[in-house]
Amino acid sequence: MSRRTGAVTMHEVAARAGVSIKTVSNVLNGYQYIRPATKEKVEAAIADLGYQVNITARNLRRGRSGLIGLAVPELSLPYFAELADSVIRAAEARGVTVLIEQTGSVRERELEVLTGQRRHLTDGLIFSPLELGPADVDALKVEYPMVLLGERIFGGPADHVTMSNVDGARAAVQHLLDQGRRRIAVIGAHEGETIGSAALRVQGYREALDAAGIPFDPALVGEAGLWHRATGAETMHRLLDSGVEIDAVFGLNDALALGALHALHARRVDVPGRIAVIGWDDIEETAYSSPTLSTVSPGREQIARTAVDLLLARIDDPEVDRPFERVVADFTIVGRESTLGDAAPEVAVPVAR
Amino acid sequence: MSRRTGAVTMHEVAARAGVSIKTVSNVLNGYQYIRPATKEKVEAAIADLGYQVNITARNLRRGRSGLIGLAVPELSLPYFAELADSVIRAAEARGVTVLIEQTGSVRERELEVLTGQRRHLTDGLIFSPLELGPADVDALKVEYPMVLLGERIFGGPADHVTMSNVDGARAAVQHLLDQGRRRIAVIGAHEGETIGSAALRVQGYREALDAAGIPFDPALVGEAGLWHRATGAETMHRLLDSGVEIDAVFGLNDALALGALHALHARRVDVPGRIAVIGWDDIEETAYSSPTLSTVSPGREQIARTAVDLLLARIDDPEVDRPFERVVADFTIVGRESTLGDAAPEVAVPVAR
DNA sequence: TTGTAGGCGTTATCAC
DNA sequence: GTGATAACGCCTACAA
Repeated sequence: MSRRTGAVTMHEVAARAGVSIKTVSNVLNGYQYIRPATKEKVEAAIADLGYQVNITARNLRRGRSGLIGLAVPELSLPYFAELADSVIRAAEARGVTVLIEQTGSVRERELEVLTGQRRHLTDGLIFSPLELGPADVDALKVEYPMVLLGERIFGGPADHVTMSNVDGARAAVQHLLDQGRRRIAVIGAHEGETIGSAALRVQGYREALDAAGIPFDPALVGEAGLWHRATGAETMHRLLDSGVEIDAVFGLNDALALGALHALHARRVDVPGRIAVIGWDDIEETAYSSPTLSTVSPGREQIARTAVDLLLARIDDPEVDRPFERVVADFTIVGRESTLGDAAPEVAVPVAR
Repeated sequence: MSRRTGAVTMHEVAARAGVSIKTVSNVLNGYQYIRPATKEKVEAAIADLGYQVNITARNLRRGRSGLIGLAVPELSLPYFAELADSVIRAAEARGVTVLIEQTGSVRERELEVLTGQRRHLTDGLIFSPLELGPADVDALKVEYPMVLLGERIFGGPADHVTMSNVDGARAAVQHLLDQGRRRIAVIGAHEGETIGSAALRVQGYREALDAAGIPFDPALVGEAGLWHRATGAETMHRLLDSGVEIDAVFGLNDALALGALHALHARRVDVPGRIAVIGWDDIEETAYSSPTLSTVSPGREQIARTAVDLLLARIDDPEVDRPFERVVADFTIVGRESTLGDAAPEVAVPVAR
């Protein structure tokens, strides 16, 4: 708040301009009916004194802060860093500021985010949980505007923006099938889970295989709890060590796929010559890896914009109780070297759903 | 602020506990001299009503927000995302919250950050400018606590945490020399600039060559204004096209080096067989690129922690006018495949300054 | 078109 | 130990 001693207040501006404090307030808030002369006097005083409104006082009075929360697992995960970037820009375009909170994918911290003190500081929350699930739906019944991101909770008590998981996965696998691949491994599955991105993308994977008449082989499913590069590499090594025949890999996110690329490179396996690889997220890194990584581009910008719009709609009129919306973002298959080979120009294929 | 109607206030808690509002406040703020029985009554009332303090009101009264600003170019640049992560954690450990602002490396926005409305919302600012320079030193004379990061402004009117640019660069180049490299290109130079990371790191580069008795060859200096992967790749291509003999590349940051790796891969140049590459920043990606990237680890955690500590010291007693401090972070050379070859175990070499 | 009064929810001051 | 009461700086009624 930078309450340096003697920060100028409206009173001083009013005194200097020879008007009342209310008039100053009116000028500041663009009130229509002010005599031009008065307005000028006030503006001159504001300029002279270098006055700036005290936002905290305004917030207290207005019951609004102009701040929205964005809770993500970690900024050091590139997808979330890029998402945060997009959300900040979208929010800025709408005149609000974003307060980022990291949950570290820790259940307790995800719950804390919902009820913590910071909720008093923000007008609403965009929340991307990675641990909460349908069982926590009660914890999500909060009194403030919230938009959920991700695929952990469906039909929850909030607006919800989600990726096109099943369709995107199906398209990704179809892209591999189109290159003649038949032994397609998947990395990042969560055994026993029936919710979340992992389950949905694996479902899309299976649907694509089914449609192609290829039997599902559990030996091709690589579990990986955390979707980091390290786990992607480990899982890739494990699959290769298992001796199962593989001619393609579907990483359920880019970090996993990049980890897999790393492992394949370490073992001198030609990509895509022997094994093709596709990821998910279209983080910037995928355009520069060696080889460049084909991926599913999940509509990050659209997700950010939609989330901000939905949230602000609720903030702007909290009385209306509109039914909760669910928005599914558009996706694109981005074909790069890791599936198309060296000569591959980058091609983005929008896929109709 | 989630001013949902009927949020519980201290008055209600006081009424319920049968005490005065001040007593509730005392309990909340850990005031020592309270009769245990009174304290219990109040705590029970708080629990019953699910009361939470209104931070905005507290902030207004206290003249503090518990928020500090962190202004960086972009979160989509991995180094800054990882830095933000570290700063958020360091701040959390000290009980304060971080408000991130993106300047997009735009001069006007960097100036705006210094004077904008958000400064009323934060108790201080950690600022990493990329465009401002010594000429802007007046704009940096702000009334609130600030810590500068980076190498744009030295001797400015603020505490300053910086990387060990010259020494780190010298060590990086020495690392290449140790591998027998003699034709070392540098990518990311800023022609004509005498301040900033580029100039300092190029200076270290030249010092290392001098010490090794290798003449400086301007043909080996690749200009690149923006330090992104794309510009790194372009510059690498340009250098290769120029026909100059090169057996190693020093990317002034990891993004440039990764872009260079990308270009080298595209042209089927063996790394490090024919050209060794080293970067700067030690972003997570460098441990997973193909080949893995050797780099200078600039002490990100230490930088974040130090910056937060310095800032909070100023915030905690604003009256004291301590001279401005300058802290130079420790660095480490991390040797990976891009300089040491395939068998390379990852080795981190702390370098004494 | 402008001014006055009052309160947003808390904390600080100072009696009691 | 605890309780009135007055700010913190602004905005909304309402009055003028």
